[in-house]
Amino acid sequence: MNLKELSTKLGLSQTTVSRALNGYPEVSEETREKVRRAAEEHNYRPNTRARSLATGRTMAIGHVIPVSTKHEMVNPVFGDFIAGAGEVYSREGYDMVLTLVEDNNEEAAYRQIKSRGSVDGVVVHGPLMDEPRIPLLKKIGLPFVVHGRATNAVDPYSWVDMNNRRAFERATELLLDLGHRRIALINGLERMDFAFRRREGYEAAHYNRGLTPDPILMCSHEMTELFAHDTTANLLSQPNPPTAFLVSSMICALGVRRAIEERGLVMGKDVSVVTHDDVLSYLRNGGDVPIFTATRSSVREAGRKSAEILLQMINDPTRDPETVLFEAELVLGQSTGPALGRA
Amino acid sequence: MNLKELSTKLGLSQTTVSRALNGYPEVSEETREKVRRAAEEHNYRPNTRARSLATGRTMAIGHVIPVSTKHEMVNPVFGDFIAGAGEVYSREGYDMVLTLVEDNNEEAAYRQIKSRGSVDGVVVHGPLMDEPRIPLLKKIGLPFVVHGRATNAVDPYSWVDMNNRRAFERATELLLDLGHRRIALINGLERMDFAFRRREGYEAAHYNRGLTPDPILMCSHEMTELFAHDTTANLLSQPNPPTAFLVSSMICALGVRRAIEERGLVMGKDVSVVTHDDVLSYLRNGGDVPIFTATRSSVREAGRKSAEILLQMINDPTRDPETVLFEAELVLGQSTGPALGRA
DNA sequence: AAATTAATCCAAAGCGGTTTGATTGGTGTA
DNA sequence: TACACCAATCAAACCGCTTTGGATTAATTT
Repeated sequence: MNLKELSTKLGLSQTTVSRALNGYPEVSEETREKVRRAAEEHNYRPNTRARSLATGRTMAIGHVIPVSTKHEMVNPVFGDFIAGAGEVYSREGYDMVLTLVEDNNEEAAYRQIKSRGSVDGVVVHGPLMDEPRIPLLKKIGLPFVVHGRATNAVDPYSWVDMNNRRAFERATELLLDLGHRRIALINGLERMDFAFRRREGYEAAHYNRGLTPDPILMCSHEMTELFAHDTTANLLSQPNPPTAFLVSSMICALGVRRAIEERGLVMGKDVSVVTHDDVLSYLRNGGDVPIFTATRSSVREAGRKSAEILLQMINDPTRDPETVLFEAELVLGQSTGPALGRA
Repeated sequence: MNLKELSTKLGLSQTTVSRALNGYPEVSEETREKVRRAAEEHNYRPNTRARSLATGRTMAIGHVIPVSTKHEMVNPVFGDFIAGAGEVYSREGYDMVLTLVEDNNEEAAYRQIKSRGSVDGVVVHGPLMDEPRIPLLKKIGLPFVVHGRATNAVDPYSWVDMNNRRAFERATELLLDLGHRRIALINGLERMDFAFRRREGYEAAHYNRGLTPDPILMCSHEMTELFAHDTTANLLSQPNPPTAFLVSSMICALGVRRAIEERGLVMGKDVSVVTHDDVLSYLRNGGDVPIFTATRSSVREAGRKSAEILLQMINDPTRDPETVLFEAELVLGQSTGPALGRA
């Protein structure tokens, strides 16, 4: 059923039917109701492509997902982010189109998206410290919002991020307060902006107390359970092992815990662990009492917020870039305790 | 830059330019090359919407993701499946459109997708045992392939699945061979088809040896780390506790292990665990030596296969439904051992 | 020299909507 | 009675592409 058929069936012009359904005022309430009922009855819905050709709006948002060529890694955070953004899209009648891009030719992907005109805007995932995509998108004039930030970007742009630096600074302070002096950092890849900021926070907390973190204790890698486990096992077997671990994700924290327990140590007693918690739906941090002491910030919420901002920008292109910085909550769980052998 | 501009710039008609770019034979190699270069130079790419309006093909595939209204759960398997399918789509020039649907009005979502005509086909995720979506899609004539199966479906349809029943039967047999007689089943929601089949396998292995599984030991829930932990803790504290656990996902297995170790027991010695492993990129089952004994089947591979089948169906609608059944590999890890107190 | 054929290229008609710029009939006013 | 004005409706243009059905030219047959 298309507009033409529906309108001849009603004995009306396409114009009138279209206006009736789109809520234009110059059509009588009586006919509008008649049209509405007929549309309902025949399950008519305007063809998206035809409509967007006519309006110039596609009513679709693109998400460009970088896929690590080496590790075929998909960020586990992604599902929940999408779920949050998706809520907003479906509420506002937008589609979501995904493009998976190998991390070596992202630029081509964005250019293609723009010139094929299949979306009204994009969400940029996984920004690096030096992020070529931001100036590129500016240049080609495709509205966008970044999930995260790019430290070295100069011009203003819209982003939604968590205060990674502050979160990890606070977490480190907590561990220092507990008397820990050798704190390992199990971080993500440090060309990723979030990982860089987290290390900054970790270091700042040390420097603020006149301490210098041991470079041996800072590890950076793709965030898998396995990497976290192996790294932890390795660090614990060294002569002067860390007494605490600051970890970049729940997945990694599980690996850290495994290594700790494998060694016959007790987490929260022999070794302390603080992790960041993205509040993923399938990986909740315990029930009433959190298992891990954690810096907590919902990535689903970030998804919602990103979507909202992007849609606003699309509806009013004159708007200035908007930014949202979530402060992570610091929740105390069972994985931290005072450093042994100290007051 | 659009077709019209490009063609006037070249002093050719839109027809010729279009044909040149789309590889039609009735254009000389000389002009074709000229056109190609100009298109390249001006970064011209045909507008997707316009093209698909004209051709009737959208060059997009829809994925309808059920989101549990209660738990706001997004299946963690989803990211990897998408990554696999995405490989195929981008190779074949297809876009991927995501629709998140609350599990109470799926039917409306599919009808809408069809009538808005924004995709050429869909992948159905998370089929239930009684799956209304399958007859619905058949009826409205939208090509589809199901990731998983629906036990009670009657007509043939295309699907890609793992042999859940056989996998869990074999896993159970392994545990029985090791002397375990009280084997707990930590399963997903049993209205999900895959979970139902897994239980069938689990039960069949028992029946085949004249054993009857204790209903107390069979648990079914949304597959989170927390549920698995709590259930395991609970089962282990009962008078006649299980000596082995058969678990439906790695995420759950992590919860099971946590509960086991919390109790001071050693996995693989005091208690055995076999889990299913979807080979998620961020949750590999150990390095050289698998941590968990597991039934293994890559969900990324399933994504690839589903996409391939769907594209074939779209390219040739007369094709009969195609089905693929992956057999899970059974890998031995460190989490299993002979039942204590027996030979 | 006329007729065929092959090789190129093009004008115009869709695809299914939205939107612009009329065209009606009815009411109020001078 | 004539005119302006308003409300309701419509015909046609347009969005950017593909594709049908010629048209034109050059090369080959007859």
